[in-house]
Amino acid sequence: MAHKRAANSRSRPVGGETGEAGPGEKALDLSALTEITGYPLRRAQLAVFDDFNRRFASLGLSPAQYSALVAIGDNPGRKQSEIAGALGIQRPNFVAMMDELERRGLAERLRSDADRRSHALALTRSGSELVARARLVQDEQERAIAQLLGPEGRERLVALLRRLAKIE
Amino acid sequence: MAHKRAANSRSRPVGGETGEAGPGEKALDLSALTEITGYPLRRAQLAVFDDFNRRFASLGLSPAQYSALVAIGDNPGRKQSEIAGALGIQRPNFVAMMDELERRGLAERLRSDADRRSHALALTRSGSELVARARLVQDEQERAIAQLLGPEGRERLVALLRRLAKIE
DNA sequence: TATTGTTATACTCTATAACTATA
DNA sequence: TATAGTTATAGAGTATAACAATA
Repeated sequence: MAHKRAANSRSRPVGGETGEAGPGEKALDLSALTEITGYPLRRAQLAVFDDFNRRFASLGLSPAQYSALVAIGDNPGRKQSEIAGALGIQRPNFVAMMDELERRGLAERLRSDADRRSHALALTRSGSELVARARLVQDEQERAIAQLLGPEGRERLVALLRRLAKIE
Repeated sequence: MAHKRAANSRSRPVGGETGEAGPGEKALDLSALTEITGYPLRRAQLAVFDDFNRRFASLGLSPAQYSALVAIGDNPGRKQSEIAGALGIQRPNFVAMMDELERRGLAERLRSDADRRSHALALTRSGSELVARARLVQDEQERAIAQLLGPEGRERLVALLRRLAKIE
């Protein structure tokens, strides 16, 4: 006995091929999701981060670690809570991040004389060298994205995303 | 996804935390991050999902639940593993999702006679009604995004994200 | 043997309360 | 009292192995 529910007949454009349909399987209609912003935004973010993780596997850096090292390197002497806040990371969650970066000798917490409660963050020489190499790997990802979207497509995307995220 | 933003279910324009410190604090230089794709992509995704959670709090739907209900509604009778696969959700992780949707009377698992191993998924009447209302709420978010980016900006963004996610 | 749904599990990310030491 | 860093903890989200029922 077939179980045919009355198909949802909501008007939608044709050609909504989506989802990873296996071989021999008909693709599902996900057009109602792929046409809204949130769904492709999430899928694209996961795809870009997966690609990032593959590229950075040999450097042993996650996206969060890369962003922390770059933020510290470009803003040395800032308080731990300032770096965390700028990156949108809760202060408690940034503690383990700094523990790990410090354990690997990439960043350090310097006790401030002015305010002995706070930690001024900085990269070690080793950390600076790793970030320099990491930026080159990151440049490769940007070139790959520019190849996929076109250089102006990539720039337009970044500009639109910044507006949406209200950063910068 | 945790959304414990109690006592605040009013809808607001899309946008997240900027990472800028409080008054009297100099802004950090995050230009090396905001100019690459991955960082604003992640921040924008979080901002849009936060906005989604505020808008959908009264309907009690997370982004993942909304996408599952829409996928089932537009593809009734498909196997549980097909819906999960199309959404990029691991099959084991989709079990709890279906348990919850079934518990709330929004979707149901129908035993297939052709292959008694599989579950054919469908929305209940209640689920269809909720999805219909949810689509209207989602339309409001899209209008808010179109207001922020311009209608053609929003459409361009979605097209670029789909290319990047390699969906469709 | 292979597949579907499931259970169990582990690991990450995130959010909150509360502690300590300083201010 | 307030702030910076920390600890502890709880909740999602996600990934993998393995099992029972079925093909």
